[in-house]
Amino acid sequence: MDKFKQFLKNIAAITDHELADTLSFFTEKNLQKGDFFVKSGKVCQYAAFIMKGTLRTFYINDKAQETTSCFCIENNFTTSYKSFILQQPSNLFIQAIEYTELLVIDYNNLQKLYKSSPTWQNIGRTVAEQEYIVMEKYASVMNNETAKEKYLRLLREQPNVIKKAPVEDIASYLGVTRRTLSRIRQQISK
Amino acid sequence: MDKFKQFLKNIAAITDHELADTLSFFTEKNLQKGDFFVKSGKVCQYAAFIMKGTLRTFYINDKAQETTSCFCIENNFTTSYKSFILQQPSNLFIQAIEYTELLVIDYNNLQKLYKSSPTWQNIGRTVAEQEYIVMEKYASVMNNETAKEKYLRLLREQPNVIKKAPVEDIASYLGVTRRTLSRIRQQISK
DNA sequence: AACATTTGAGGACATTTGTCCTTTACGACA
DNA sequence: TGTCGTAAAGGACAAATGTCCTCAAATGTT
Repeated sequence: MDKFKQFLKNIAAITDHELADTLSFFTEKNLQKGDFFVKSGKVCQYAAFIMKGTLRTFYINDKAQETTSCFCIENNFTTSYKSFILQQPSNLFIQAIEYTELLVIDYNNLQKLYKSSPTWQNIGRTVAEQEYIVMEKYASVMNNETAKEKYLRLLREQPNVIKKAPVEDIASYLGVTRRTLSRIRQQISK
Repeated sequence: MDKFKQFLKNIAAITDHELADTLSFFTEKNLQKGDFFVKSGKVCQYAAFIMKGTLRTFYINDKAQETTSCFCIENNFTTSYKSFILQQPSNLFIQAIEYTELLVIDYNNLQKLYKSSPTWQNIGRTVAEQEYIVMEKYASVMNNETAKEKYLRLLREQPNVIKKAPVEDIASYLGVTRRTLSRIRQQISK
C-alpha cells in the first residue's frame, strides 16, 4: 500500500488526509497465473496499480497472431487505457503471467474522484500525458531498434520478464518469430 | 477559421461567446516548403491547427537515419507534443513539405486558457487522450502491418501525401528502404 | 520413478529485405 | 531546346528473417 501512496505522491502533491479519504475507492484484486485482468471485446471497467507480479498486454491481429505490446511489472499503473477512457470494448487482453496482486478502481469511482477533487483531476491528466509519453517511447523503440537491440533493452530494463515470460511472448514483443529470437540468444551468448 | 471553430466544437461544447474571447490567443503563421515548425533540440513553444498544407514529423535515430513518424494534413492539430507538454527540448523535427498555413498558440497562453476556463481544461485533457489514442493506433499499425499494407493504407487514408512527399520520406514512414518501396510499388502496379 | 506433454534450441531451405550500383525519367534554368 | 542536376526505378548479390522441421531439455502427472 505504501508503494501506491508513493506512486501517487510522485505524480501530484496529495495530502495524507486526501489519500486517506480516497483509498477506500480502491479495492484489492489478486490474479493467478493465466488469469485475465482484461479481455478483448469487453469494456475495461478497471484501472489498476500493480503491487506485485507481472502482466502481459497483447492483442490478436488480422492474421490471428498474438502480439505482445507490453509487459507490466510492479509499481506501475495498467489498464486497457483506450477502452477505459472511452468505455468501449477493449481490443487488448491483459493477462497475469504469474501470481499478481492489484489495487483497482472502477471507472465510475474514478469519475467521482475527478469531480470531487482538483488533485485527482490533475492526477488524471498527468497520467494521460504520461501514458502518451510511454506510448510514444514504445513506438519509437519498436520502429528504430532491431530485434536484438530490443532484446538487450528488455534484458536491461525488465530482466525478470525474460525469466518469467515464455519465448513465444517475448518474440511477439520483439516483433520476430521464435526462430529469430533463438538466433539472437545464440549471438548474445557468444 | 471556420474549420478551426468546427474542430473545437467537435471536441467540447464551447459557446460562440467563449470562442470569440479565446481566438485572440491564437495567431496565424505561414510556412514555405522546407520551413521548420519545430526543430530537434529546441523546446517546442507552440501547438498548431493546420488550416492548409502538409507537415512531416520526423526524428533522427542513433544510426543517423531520418525516420518519418507522421504526415499531418489540414484540419488537424500538430505539435511536438511531448516537448510542448514538458517544455523540454524536442527530439522531433516538424517540417512543411509544401506551403502551409497554421493557427498557433504558445504554451503560456494555453496555460492561461486552462486556468481561465473549465471548457479549455476539458479540451486540453481530451486532446491528450486523443493524442494517446492516435499514438496507440500508430504503434499498432507499425507493428502489425507489412510495409505493403502500410503503403496501401497511406494510399487510402492520405493519398495526397504519396503525391507530395519524396520517396525517401515515405520509405522511412513505412520503415523500409527506398529499394523495398520501389519493389512494393512494382507489385501494386501489376 | 516413468511417462506424457510442453517448451526452447537449432538445422535446412525459401523468401524477403538491404546494400550498392547503374539506368531512366523529370524538372529547373540558361 | 539542350544539358545539368536531382529523384525514382530497378538489377545483382549478400544478409537477415521466416517456415517447417527435429531433437533435447524441462515440466507436469499418475
